[in-house]
Amino acid sequence: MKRNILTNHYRAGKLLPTQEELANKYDVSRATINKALKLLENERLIYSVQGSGTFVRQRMQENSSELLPFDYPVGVTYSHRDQEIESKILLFDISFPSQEIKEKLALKDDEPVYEFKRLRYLNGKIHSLEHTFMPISIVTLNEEILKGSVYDYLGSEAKLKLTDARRIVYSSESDKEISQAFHIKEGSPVLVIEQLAFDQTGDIFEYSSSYFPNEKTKFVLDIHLN
Amino acid sequence: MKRNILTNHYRAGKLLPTQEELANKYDVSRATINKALKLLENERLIYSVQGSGTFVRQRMQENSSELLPFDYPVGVTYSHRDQEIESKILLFDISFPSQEIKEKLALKDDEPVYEFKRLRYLNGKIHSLEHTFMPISIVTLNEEILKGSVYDYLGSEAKLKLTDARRIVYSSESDKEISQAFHIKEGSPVLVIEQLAFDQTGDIFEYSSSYFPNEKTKFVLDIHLN
DNA sequence: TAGTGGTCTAGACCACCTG
DNA sequence: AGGTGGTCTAGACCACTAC
Repeated sequence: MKRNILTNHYRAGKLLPTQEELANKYDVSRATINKALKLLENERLIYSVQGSGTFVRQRMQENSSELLPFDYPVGVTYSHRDQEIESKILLFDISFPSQEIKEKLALKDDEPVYEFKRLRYLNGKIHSLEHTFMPISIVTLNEEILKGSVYDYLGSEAKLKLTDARRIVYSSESDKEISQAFHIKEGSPVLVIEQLAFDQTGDIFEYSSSYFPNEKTKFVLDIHLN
Repeated sequence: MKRNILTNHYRAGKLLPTQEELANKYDVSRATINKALKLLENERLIYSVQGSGTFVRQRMQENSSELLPFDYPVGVTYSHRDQEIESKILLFDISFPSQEIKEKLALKDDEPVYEFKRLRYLNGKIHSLEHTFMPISIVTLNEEILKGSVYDYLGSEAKLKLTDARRIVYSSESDKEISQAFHIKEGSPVLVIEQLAFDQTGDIFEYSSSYFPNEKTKFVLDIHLN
């Protein structure tokens, strides 16, 4: 479908031609035009008022490149950009999970889990410290894989795709390990993001906590209500 | 449309009847069924595989009530629940904005703005400190209105509806004012959420910074990729 | 009252998955 | 090869807005 309808001709807060006219112009049915306009509406480029017409919205300012998107897990985002993620592995282990981790991962059986900690570098600079748990039934891991993107590996090897995630964000005091890793004072603020990752069928395959140094890292989210 | 298709009969990771069968059963066209299923898919209740069929997903765990939704501005959410928001007004002023605020609000002319600070209580407990800027052209405010929900007032008086927002979240050290308001030590961590609020036409009508006490407040967001 | 977008129908063709 | 979901068409009716 042509979403170039907009970017081509129309600007400012003006009205668009009626769906009927657009249908004729592009030689498709009105239902198709309607669907295309709905997509543009979801992208917040236009808005429609029943009985009035369809209008072009003010352009929302672009995201600053210093802001990280909150609705994309790290590693998903940055494999698609110029950014480069590297990892230093601080811990790599297999063990039976604690009750807490077992509940987080919604494990039924007494299944061992991978546990690993990675210090992550974005474009050569320290970015975050990540502490991850993953059931061993998902895939076989080794340290070499951890240096790259685990998600990419899961996609290629286990045909597993991250489609959903639940992220919990809060502020906390850095403990000894974190303050040393970030070269900051113990007790100074860090941002924490806990994440549960789900595959297409709705199963949990990962629980992780990521720690970000104070003030250095800001996350942005664009919200659409209704 | 009936989205009860699911909650009624079908459970677990099973297949649903074909769209054809459902169309007959509910006596609607397949296009309508398809649309309804797409809605259910957006709610993450089902997923479809072309050529195979439509499956019921594992049920995602419910949100804990202690977690605040990150994708709903405070005041939008809590007017719709049992929760009660109260405000203590710390500051209410009108002035010409600084260059920074002017840019945030994307003001073209030299228009005065409201500036106010509110200490917000959720169910009687201190919840956050909010610092807000709003152009005076939007609506006429007074302290009485600030005690309630500004968004509700905007909806009823200015026919203005918050449809979009951009939120930026990070961790910071509390300054003197914040630490006193929260009864915490100066310099201890707080969570900061900056918010730009947009109306339907895409115009910015509010810029605010909200501060939340460390560890007490956690925000949750469910992410859907693709 | 006229014109707009919102929605639904009945039918068709295609791409994809499974046997 | 057969069955599935994905998509599009042409037409219709309704709800809402503006005049």
